[in-house]
Amino acid sequence: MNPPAHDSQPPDAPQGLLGELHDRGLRMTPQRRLVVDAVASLGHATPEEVLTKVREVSPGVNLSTVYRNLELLGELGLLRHSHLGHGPTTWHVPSHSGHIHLLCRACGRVTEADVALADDLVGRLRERTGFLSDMEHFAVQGTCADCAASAEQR
Amino acid sequence: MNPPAHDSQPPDAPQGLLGELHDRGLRMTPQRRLVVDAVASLGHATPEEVLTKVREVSPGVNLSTVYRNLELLGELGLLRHSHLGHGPTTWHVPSHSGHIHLLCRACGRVTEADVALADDLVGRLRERTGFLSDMEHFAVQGTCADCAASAEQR
DNA sequence: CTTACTGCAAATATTTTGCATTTGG
DNA sequence: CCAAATGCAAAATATTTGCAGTAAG
Repeated sequence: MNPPAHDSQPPDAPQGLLGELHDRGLRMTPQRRLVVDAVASLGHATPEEVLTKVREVSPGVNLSTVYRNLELLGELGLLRHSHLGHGPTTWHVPSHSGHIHLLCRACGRVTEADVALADDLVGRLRERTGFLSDMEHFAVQGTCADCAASAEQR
Repeated sequence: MNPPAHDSQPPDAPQGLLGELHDRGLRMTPQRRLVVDAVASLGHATPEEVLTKVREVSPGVNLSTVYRNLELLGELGLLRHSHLGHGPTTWHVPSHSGHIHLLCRACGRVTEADVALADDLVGRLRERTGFLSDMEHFAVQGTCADCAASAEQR
């Protein structure tokens, strides 16, 4: 009778972390906590950036540990990741969600837009194909206002 | 009031290929033509798949040549690519466009939906942020109808 | 104690680059 | 001719995996 728990999390659940881990026979290690904290404080972060942050506190931590923890925490729904382009995956906490990423193909900058702007698309996709969309996972590519302006006067 | 001429190509332009190349002092090599042909016949193809197809005709062709040609033909607008998930980039001819890719996070399958379903989103993004979206470049992640159904009965 | 977890090194996957040689126009 | 393009090998980038030792509960 537990809710499917896959579209809205409590905005903040510090003890949910241990609960989720315990339920699966997993452990709370210093490295695991540091990875969560790093992602939470960085907002969006690549594995490499997470490692750098983690090593400020604990220099011995290995990159593969970061990858393994990001992966695992992602499976547990405690972290999420997005693909913002050619570069590496970026990770964030679910509470940092709520926006689509807009990647400009010209200048490469990533901006954010309210995910509610996609409600129409998400609704149509669900109606027509039954597909339940997560608009936050992939960026939308295009041309930002600035780059469109400079392209126009060419 | 002229359309910026960067969103719709003539559906098929075989001599446009040579024209585009000549205009930039570029050449039509056998490899280059084979890459275009391979992408056209494969629909969606990764660089590796393109290489395989190309080597059916010309076994000596190198993977880096494929990459270089995909990149260049992409810049010329003669090919397009999409990012469909963790795997490699996939390439297609512009005439094969017109759809959003829907990537199921559960089963990994990619389905297609009419890009017009995103007109509302594209319009809102343009109005609010000036961002000109290309919905075809990145997939939309989510859960397909089949996987949503099996998840529900868990 | 048990086994999940870690660090380390090596492997894998994808893409890019330097350079000597070939070739299209 | 000669700059564009290719093939080859090596590097760069992003991620995964095997394994022996460490540590959480």
